[in-house]
Formats: sequence, structure tokens, C-alpha cells
Amino acid sequence: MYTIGKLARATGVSIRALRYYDELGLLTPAATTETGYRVYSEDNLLRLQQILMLKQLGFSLKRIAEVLGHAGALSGEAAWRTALGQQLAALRAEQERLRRLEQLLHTALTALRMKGSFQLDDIELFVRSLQPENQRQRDEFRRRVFTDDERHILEALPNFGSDDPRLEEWAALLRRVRDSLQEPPFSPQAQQLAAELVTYGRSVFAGDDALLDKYWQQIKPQPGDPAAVYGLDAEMMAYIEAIVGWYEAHGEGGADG
Amino acid sequence: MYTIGKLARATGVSIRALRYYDELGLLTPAATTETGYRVYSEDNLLRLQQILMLKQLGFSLKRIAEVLGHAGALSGEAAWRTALGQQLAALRAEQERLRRLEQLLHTALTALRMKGSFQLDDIELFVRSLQPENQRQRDEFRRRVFTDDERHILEALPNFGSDDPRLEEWAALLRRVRDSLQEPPFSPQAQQLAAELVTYGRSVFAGDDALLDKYWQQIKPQPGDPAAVYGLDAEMMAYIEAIVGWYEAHGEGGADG
DNA sequence: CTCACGATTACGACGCGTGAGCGTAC
DNA sequence: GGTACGCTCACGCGTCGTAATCGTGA
Repeated sequence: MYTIGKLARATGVSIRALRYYDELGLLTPAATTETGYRVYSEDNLLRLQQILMLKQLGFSLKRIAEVLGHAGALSGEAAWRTALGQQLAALRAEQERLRRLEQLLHTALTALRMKGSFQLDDIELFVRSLQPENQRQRDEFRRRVFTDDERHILEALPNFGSDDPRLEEWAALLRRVRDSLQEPPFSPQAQQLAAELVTYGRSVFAGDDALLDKYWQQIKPQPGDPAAVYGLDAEMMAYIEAIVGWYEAHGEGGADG
Repeated sequence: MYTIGKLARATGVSIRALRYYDELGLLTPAATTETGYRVYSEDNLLRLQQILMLKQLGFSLKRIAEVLGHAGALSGEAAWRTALGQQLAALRAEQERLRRLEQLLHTALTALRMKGSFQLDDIELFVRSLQPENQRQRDEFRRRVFTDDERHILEALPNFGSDDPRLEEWAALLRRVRDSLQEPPFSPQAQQLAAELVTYGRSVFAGDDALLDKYWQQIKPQPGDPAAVYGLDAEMMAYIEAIVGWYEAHGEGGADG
């Protein structure tokens, strides 16, 4: 027999919590004194320990009440397994949700690095692009247009929701491009950028210039259309083509397409 | 200029939510008519979009109020980066919490398979064993006692918090052992179990019988002491030694240690 | 006059923490 | 008779959904 205070000390549960469990009907004291004091029995202690265990496992009090039942009997192994399995499934779903949130945050940080600010549109674009349906469409498109080897390289491109360090580099690069849109393509600043863009492109496309070109053509939006790849709207792509074109015609590289 | 209903339709936010944001001071309408109608401006719309964006990213309304400030000005890129970074950190912490919860649930399921029920003790044991300090102690102990090669094998043992399918096998096996504790070691049932235990041990210890023995000696608790490895208390281990001993002396195997 | 739209007020959900104000046990 | 313990309200937290009841606009 325990008073509420003793039970609280014995189990580490607060007195308030014990009264709350009583109020919920989750843990009803075995008896009450004439003066209204709650009196807990050993059975109460056992049930409380089951409650605490399920709480540890992330069950809500309501679920605990369902699982333990009014009687307090553990309803048999199969029922336990079902309850635990459901909890596990719910937990996994929540983890999946958080994983997507994390991708979104990475996206936001990258957008911030690219533009110095970001808007709802940026986020919405990514919420959409993370939908399974869009992923499927994109994959299907890639399967039609690219060979297996090519897709292998494309899938290794820095992924927007990740914390791939190359993303930071790419964001910084694109930001400088955006800040240089007024520069004529032949200016030293623009040509410096062109050189860095070419280097970056080579590195992420594993030196496969032809694939880079093919990909570049595929993602080019119509003027005014939204960017197919974040940060690469028609204006930016046109400018990049201009400076890289000049770079390849006159610059140090002077090489292929 | 929008009435509350138009703004709601334009943004997908419920009227109730807009009124709530007003009440919080998070989104105050630009004006109010004499009759009390809220009137929203284009600036209000922009601010609402920022609010929605941050909500997408998992910010609480209170955090949003802090980040956006009373003025509504975005406080500069660095401040944004800080806010997003903090949110990312919080998100990661939450993910880590859920990962541990998942391990706990796996543990509970395994305990259930082993014993047909489980208690707070079972869970507490694992809560403790998942503490970083205990992990460190165990690692240190293993470094003292086992060679690098041996530790390589030990680390590949089925891990309790995982969903390694071998765990299921192990749990089922141990449960049958527990149910057979009354059987004499030479009974066919006990000998069948011994054979399966030996097979299982060989498979998870990559055939290294000597290491299996060494490990077995290390985890053997004093009689009455709690099990060092879940499910392997002194009684169980003594019984397993008895049946496997008989098996190796008289059974089909008839082999080493 | 109607009828969609606006307003305010308040309860509910979750799991208690934290008082306030009072009676009880030792 | 002190004081540690118990009791019952009741607010607060976060984010609205869901009435209920009433006034306004076209």
C-alpha cells in the first residue's frame, strides 16, 4: 500500500501525473480513504510499470489505455505484437516525414546561398519535386532519353535535398553568376566565372562533356517558363551559354563543345 | 485588398487560422472596417507566404514570429541562415530520438518473441545499454579483451535494436530453450535444440568456435546476477552448456570445444 | 428578403507543470 | 502545533477544427 507520494518517489512519476492517470481512468487507485486520499496497491504498481514501459516506447496515454484495457490484463502475445508493430509503423512514417523536412531545410539553405533570400515558390517547387509521382515521372523521362551509363552519372549529381558539399560550391557559383548578369560575356569577371563553371561541370559530370551538353539541352526551359532545375531559369542559362561560349572560343581552354 | 475569405481562398489557409494569426499578432490585417471586418493588403499576403514557408519547414508559430519579427522585414541573410541552421539541428535531434525509439521497439519485439511477454526491466536494460556511456565502456572492454579480427566478428553479431532477421531466429531459439529448461539434457528435444544452437553459433561467429567460447565466457554472469546479454542469464547459460556439452560428447557433431 | 460572408466566444485535444487555497496525518 | 503531505480546482502550453450565435453586404 502506497500513498500517492510514496508511489511517486518509488517510480519517479510526478504526483500530478499520477492524479492525471487516475482522472483518465488509466490507473485507478485500489482504494480511497474517507478523507479522500488515494491508496495504491502492489497491483497498481505493476500496472504503472507497464504504463511507463509503453510510454518509453512512445505510446500515447490513449493508446496505452487501449492496449492495457480496462482490466489491466495483457491481452496475450499476439495482441502485444500487433500493438508494437503498429507503433513501429507509425514511428517509421514519422521518421520519413522528418527526413523530407530535412531535405526541405537543405533546399532552403541552398536557395539562400544561391539568391541571398528565398520565397515560398522556392519551397513549393521542392515540395512538389519531392512528391513520389514527380520522382517517378522524372525517372521515366530519364530512362527514355539517357543510356544506362549516362543515368549512372546523372544519379551521382549533387542532390538538392542532401548536404553534399558540392551543392555549396554550386550555389556560390550560381550566385556570382546572378550578380554578374550585367557584365558583358568577355569581361574578365565573366570569363573567370566561365572557367569555374566549366571546371565544375566537368567534375560533376565525370569529364563527360557530351553528357553535360545533352543534359543542359534537356533542362533548358522556354523563355519565361519556370526553371526545370532550381536556379537555372532561361535567363541564367542563356547568360551561362554566352560566357562559356566566349570562353571556349577565345579563352585558355579553347576546346570542344 | 482582400477580405479574410478571399485571402483564405487565395492561400489555402483556413479563415480560422488567419484569425488565429491575427490574435497572435503574427499577421495583423492592414486595416479594419468600421464594422469590424479584417482587410488584408498585398504586404499582408507576402508576409503570409513567408509564414507558410516557415511552417512548411517545421517552424512553430512562435519561432516564426521571432524570425519574421514585428516589423516583417527579413532580418538579413545571416539571420536567416542561423534560423534555418537551428531548425535543422533541432530536426536532427528529433530524428536521433526517433531512431532510438525504433531500436527500443525492436528490442521490445525481440523480448516478446523470447519470453512471450516483457516487462519494464527488459526495456530499462536496453535504455541503459543504449546510453553512449555504456556503449563506450563496452567498446573499451572489448578492445582490451579481443583482437582486432575478433572484434570485427563481434561487431557483425546481430544487433539488438536492429531488425536483423537473425534476431528472430535467435529469439525463437532462446524461447524454446526457456520452455525446455525442465527437459533433461540428453532428451531428444534438448539435443535437437543443442544442435540448432551450435549451428546458429557457428553461423553468427563465422565458424570461429574459439571466439564463440571466449565470448561465451566473457558474458557469463555470476549466478543471480543480471544477464550481461539479454536473455542469457546464469540459468539459461548453464542449461545451454549442459545440453551442448552432452551434444558434443555424444551427438552427431562429436567435435571441438 | 435572402443568403453568403463576416464577427466573437468557447470547448476540445495532449500531458502534464505550476500554482492557489485548503484540509489531513504524524 | 508545526509541517510535510494530501486534496480539488483551474490556467497554460500549440494550433487550430468545430460549432453556436449573431451582425453585415450585395
